[in-house]
Amino acid sequence: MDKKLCNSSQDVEVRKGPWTMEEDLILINYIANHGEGVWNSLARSAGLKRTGKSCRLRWLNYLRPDVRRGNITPEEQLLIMELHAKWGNRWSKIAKHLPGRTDNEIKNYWRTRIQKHIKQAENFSAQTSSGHIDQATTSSTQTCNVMNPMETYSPPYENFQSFSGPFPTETNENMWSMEDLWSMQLLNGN
DNA sequence: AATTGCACCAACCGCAACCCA
DNA sequence: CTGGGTTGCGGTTGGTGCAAT
Repeated sequence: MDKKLCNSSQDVEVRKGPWTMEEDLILINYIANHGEGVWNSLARSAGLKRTGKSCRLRWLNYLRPDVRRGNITPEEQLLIMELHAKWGNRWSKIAKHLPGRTDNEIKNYWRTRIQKHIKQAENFSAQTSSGHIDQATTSSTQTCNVMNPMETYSPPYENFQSFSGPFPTETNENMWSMEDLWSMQLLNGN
């Protein structure tokens, strides 16, 4: 998992892959004390063997206290579809209209849930196509185009209800609740 | 019970835009 | 104006868990 990137000047070790609990705590602590600042120097000053880029991503997508995870509501889903119809794959722009949601989460959600069903609907309309307008294939400029596939699709909200974020398990050391992390951070006296 | 295939998500990568000396 | 460093974005990939067989 660890990699060494040969750096002619310093030969700095750079960690990649999943973040450990210790790393998360270090990052949370450091930002709580010093604020966000310049990510590359933040990573160095905090003693993290990560790139600034990696720290930024981890913070924005996972550690930030206001980040909401899982439980995409039907309203949010509708909004995502509307905004995607308007703007296309401008995930960060879309994310700005969904408080607490990250572009990464919305992008993943779109690709794994919505896009899949649009494709299915395309295939369906292709098979039965004789008289059908291929709405889903026309460029997404109208909300209703994207809505159609969903009429035959009941989203797995039930699944979401049982998922409310990463919880600690014996099998995955990378899974713990943000409440755990933040309370640990508080216990550290900061 | 074991194996396989699929769905999901976290994190990486490359590139473009931005900032500043 | 320019070049180097940083940030932000979108696409992609690898690992994991779960359902189906």
